Amino acid sequence: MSSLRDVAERARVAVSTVSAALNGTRPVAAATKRRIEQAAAELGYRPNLLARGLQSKRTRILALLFPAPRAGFGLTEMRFATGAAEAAGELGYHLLLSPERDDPVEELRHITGLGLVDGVLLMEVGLDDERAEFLSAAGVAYSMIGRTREPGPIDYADIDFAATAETAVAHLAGLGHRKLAFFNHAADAHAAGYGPAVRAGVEFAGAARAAGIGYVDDFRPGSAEDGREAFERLMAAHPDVTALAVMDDHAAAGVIAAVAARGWRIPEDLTLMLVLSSARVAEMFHPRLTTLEPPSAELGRLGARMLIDRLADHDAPPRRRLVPCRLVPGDSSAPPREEPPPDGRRTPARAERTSPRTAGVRGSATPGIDHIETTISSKE
Amino acid sequence: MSSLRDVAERARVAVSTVSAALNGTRPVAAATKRRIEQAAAELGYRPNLLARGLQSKRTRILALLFPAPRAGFGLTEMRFATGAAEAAGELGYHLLLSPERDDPVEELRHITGLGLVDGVLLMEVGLDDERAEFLSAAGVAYSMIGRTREPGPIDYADIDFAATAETAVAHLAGLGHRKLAFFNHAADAHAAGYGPAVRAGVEFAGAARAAGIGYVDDFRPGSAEDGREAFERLMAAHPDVTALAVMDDHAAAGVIAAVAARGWRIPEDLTLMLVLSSARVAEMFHPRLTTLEPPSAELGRLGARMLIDRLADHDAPPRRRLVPCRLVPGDSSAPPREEPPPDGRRTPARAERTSPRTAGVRGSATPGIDHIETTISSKE
DNA sequence: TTGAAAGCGCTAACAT
DNA sequence: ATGTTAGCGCTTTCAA
Repeated sequence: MSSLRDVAERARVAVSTVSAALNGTRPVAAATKRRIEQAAAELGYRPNLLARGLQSKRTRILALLFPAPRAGFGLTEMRFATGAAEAAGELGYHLLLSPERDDPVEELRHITGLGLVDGVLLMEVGLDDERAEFLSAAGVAYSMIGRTREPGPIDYADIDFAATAETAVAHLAGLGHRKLAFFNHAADAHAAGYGPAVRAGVEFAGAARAAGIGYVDDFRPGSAEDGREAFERLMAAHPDVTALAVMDDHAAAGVIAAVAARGWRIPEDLTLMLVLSSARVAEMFHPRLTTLEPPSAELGRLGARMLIDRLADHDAPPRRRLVPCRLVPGDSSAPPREEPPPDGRRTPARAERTSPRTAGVRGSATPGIDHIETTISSKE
Repeated sequence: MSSLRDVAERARVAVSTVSAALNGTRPVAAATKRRIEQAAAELGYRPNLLARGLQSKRTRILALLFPAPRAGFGLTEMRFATGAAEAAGELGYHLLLSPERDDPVEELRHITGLGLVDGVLLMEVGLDDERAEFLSAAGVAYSMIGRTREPGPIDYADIDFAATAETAVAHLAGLGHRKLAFFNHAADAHAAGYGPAVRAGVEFAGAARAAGIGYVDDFRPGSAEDGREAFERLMAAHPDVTALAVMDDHAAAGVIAAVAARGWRIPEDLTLMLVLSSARVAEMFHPRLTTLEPPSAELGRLGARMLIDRLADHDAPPRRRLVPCRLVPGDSSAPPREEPPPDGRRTPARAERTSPRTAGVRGSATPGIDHIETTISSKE
């Protein structure tokens, strides 16, 4: 690989002039500059990032701390990474993929101690996140995809759960549904402090209340089996629920099975929607599910951009970007069934009961009564 | 951040001694060494990777060239990345995620020109891969996840398609199936030179022939709609097919819909298996599909390890590792239906004909070979 | 407008 | 066994 010196010799100038010409650090005579650029091109010169970094204390490398793929990891998480890597690349940065092992903080201490990265991108941020605390304390620049309970001055990009919930509820209310159930993520150790689960829960409840439609959210199935069972219990306790939004892919699969088992059909007897799942996943179901697709790549891009901006200006005001999920209509949304169908009914190839467009909005419904307050209240 | 010099001062020795003591580059008196180590610990000394790299010409950074997420991209591809990053981390290396933009070769030229990485990990390798050609020509160390038609002296880790196909066919034959169909990936531009599609096709055909069972493979559905249609055409042309292996998730979804549409059930009327899809995806179907899960993380790990080994010894013989997919039995495998069921049949809640899980799976697949030990093959 | 020179933090050859 | 010294390729004063 040719170095600055090679270019300097070929262009018959000093290295410092080459550096200046190539970086625009100081004025260089047009003629000289041209000579230098030509020499550089001829030699296929590429600046050595290590040398540059050693000198300038800026490597233009960002670390993406990547959690160990737990169950439930999928496209979404991958797109954070690719989105971030793309945005970084466009801005002349590189992305180091740092898998978290047993001790994330230790990993962080390691990676930041090496002088290798300018900043860190955190994903899968918990409400109380030790990684964020460490980075703040260590004075390392970072940004978050997601956010802690109190982000303070840290830049973050997160899902706009309020707007997302509103979109979802509007979609369902617009179809005429008057009572909605929401299956959140399983309440296991992880989900307890998991922002999306908490915030989605809160916002769905709020949106349902605001829209004046019934709302049930005390189920949190984490698997297909759970989903099946939760659906049965749901229908037993709230037979008037006609629409269901589910956070977990697998739980949704269970619901579909349960629906089929009782001889119901989607969407005629139940409107089912996925929340925070990619359209690609939603397409794998039959019928294709309506989904609220998270803007994963976009969040990744934003996270990287914010971090890079921050590196350029340490004192800029913190940036907080909320991006709503996109509603991707599938074939699982329809007006509510008119009455609770007889249990165990089988409807062999029946004709359309109602044309989705003409079905009117029934006027009954308990206004907001079934709404159940979610435990954690957000104060932001 | 404290530097070598700080440690040297604190331990009252020369920097070179500190370097030697910490790296074991040359003998250092035990007492001195202890002093140095203590000083380093007290200062929380971390070697600066840039300085080290600048000097030693080895950065201990690997680049993973990550293709733009096309349709069909999923967990598998992500696991390559995380597996590679993990293995690299364990060996003291870091993984740079390099998204390919419009021109992969240009991206490669860029990344390798920077002096930032010691080697490159290629994934989604095509039979004729321009990136591999470039790297070979440029003399850059690299390894492949997948392989070109003629890997030459390049290290690679790939799926053992022969063993995988044999496992699949053994599974089906063990259940009693006598005629099998295989839906390969769509024959679009990409798939044409796509190793897995080509090799899986070849090996499934070979395995079926070797097992003496009927085989049909002239369908290549790329979407749910395609899958549905392909299945209809398949049954029209080959009504005696009782088992179907599908490469594409979405096509499988279509098949399931088509099966349901004709009043059939899985697995009673059709054994359906997914090929090269993660168990997580297979679980989202109803019934849970039997799948041949690719050893993605393992391949990523192997790729990284091989590359690192190669960096250590440039002249070691090329390594070629083939890892078979793992058969993950679902609820979609059963003995063949006894006769072509009457068209449009509906079977209301009949008793289990066979218990899907226990039928066949046991006695089918190659005994004891659940996760075949890595094979080394130098042919091709 | 350009050149010379001093490092950034480290490794490694050469002295002692 | 340890210290001295010379760079790795670059950026950045400071002079000219």
